[in-house]
Amino acid sequence: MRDATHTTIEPGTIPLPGLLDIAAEALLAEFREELTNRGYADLRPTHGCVFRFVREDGMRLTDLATNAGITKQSAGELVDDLVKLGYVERTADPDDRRAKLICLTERGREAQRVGFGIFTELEQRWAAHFGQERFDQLRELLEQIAAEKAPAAVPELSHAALAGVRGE
Amino acid sequence: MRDATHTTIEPGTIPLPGLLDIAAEALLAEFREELTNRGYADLRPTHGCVFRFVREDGMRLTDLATNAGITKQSAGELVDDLVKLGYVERTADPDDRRAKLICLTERGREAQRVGFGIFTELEQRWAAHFGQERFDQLRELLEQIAAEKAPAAVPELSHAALAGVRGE
DNA sequence: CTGCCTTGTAAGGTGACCTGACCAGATGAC
DNA sequence: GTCATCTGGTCAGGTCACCTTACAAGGCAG
Repeated sequence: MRDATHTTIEPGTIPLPGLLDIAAEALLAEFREELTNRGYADLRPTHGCVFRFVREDGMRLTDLATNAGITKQSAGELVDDLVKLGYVERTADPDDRRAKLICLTERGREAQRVGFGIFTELEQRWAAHFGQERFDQLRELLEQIAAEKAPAAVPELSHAALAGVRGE
Repeated sequence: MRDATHTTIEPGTIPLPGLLDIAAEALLAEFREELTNRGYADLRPTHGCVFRFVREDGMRLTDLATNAGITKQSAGELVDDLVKLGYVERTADPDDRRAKLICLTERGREAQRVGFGIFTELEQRWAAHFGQERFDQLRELLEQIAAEKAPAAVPELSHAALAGVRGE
């Protein structure tokens, strides 16, 4: 079927970035379908980065942006959206009158729980379908790749960075 | 380290779509760097879908768009770009005076060879770095996922579709 | 208290798509 | 043959998820 002796990708082989994209998109599509089914059709994929990074005790826009790896203007727009939709609110920061703390509302916390729950379920479903061991190996390898190639995106390291190192 | 008994993703775990994106982006960044080093800095990532799908004997815009999974307007814009940059040309289709055949120029064919070559090299490099067997398993699983979740994107199947089935 | 550094916002731009409307040429029905 | 319909490609304009530049309001160190 496939001839591994060629020095070039044969026509018909999808380049790896393409395969990764396809898998990511498929997973995201299933995620969004579930999210819609559970009554959160108004959330767009990009809103995820707020839910993923916002802390329980509130968070400044600048920190959110740094964590998510986007500009504060972009983060601000996402937060505006989520405020309109009732998922987060901006409260005054007691320590700094320029700043506002971004906090999840009750509905926001619910959405966060549901969202993380869906990811967990989906991974379990895919693992059962494609083979638990193969799937675990996939995640493990991807985590290693992420740690080596994009350390800023890996929470453990980026929290360390926030705690003073900020190397870069 | 990681407690698999939780029913929810623990904070600190990157959802799988995110991990897939990180890997895809890292790979693409290395690809683009190599491409730039070899004198093709004027090619943008989206131009890739033309190089990936265009056939040796020329291809109609509509077919290109169908294969790439985008609208003919978008495909047309990419082709316009590549014509300006000297990688492809539009020639008259002898069988249909409405249609034009999109063909690679000599430089276009060179870029295509170089591009596929870089993907091959990169995969070999990553395989050597992360472990040949693990890497092969990664590709294998991703190919299975692609075949099941996005059959239209898999060349073998989509060529069959072009050859008459066009189911959908 | 003055000059600089942050926090957040406003305005406008870009890339990579999309939809709707359309024309020119092909094709099938009559 | 010719007329309606289908198809290949283009034009205009919209959207989404970002971006950069510029700036006001508030903090902070000398």
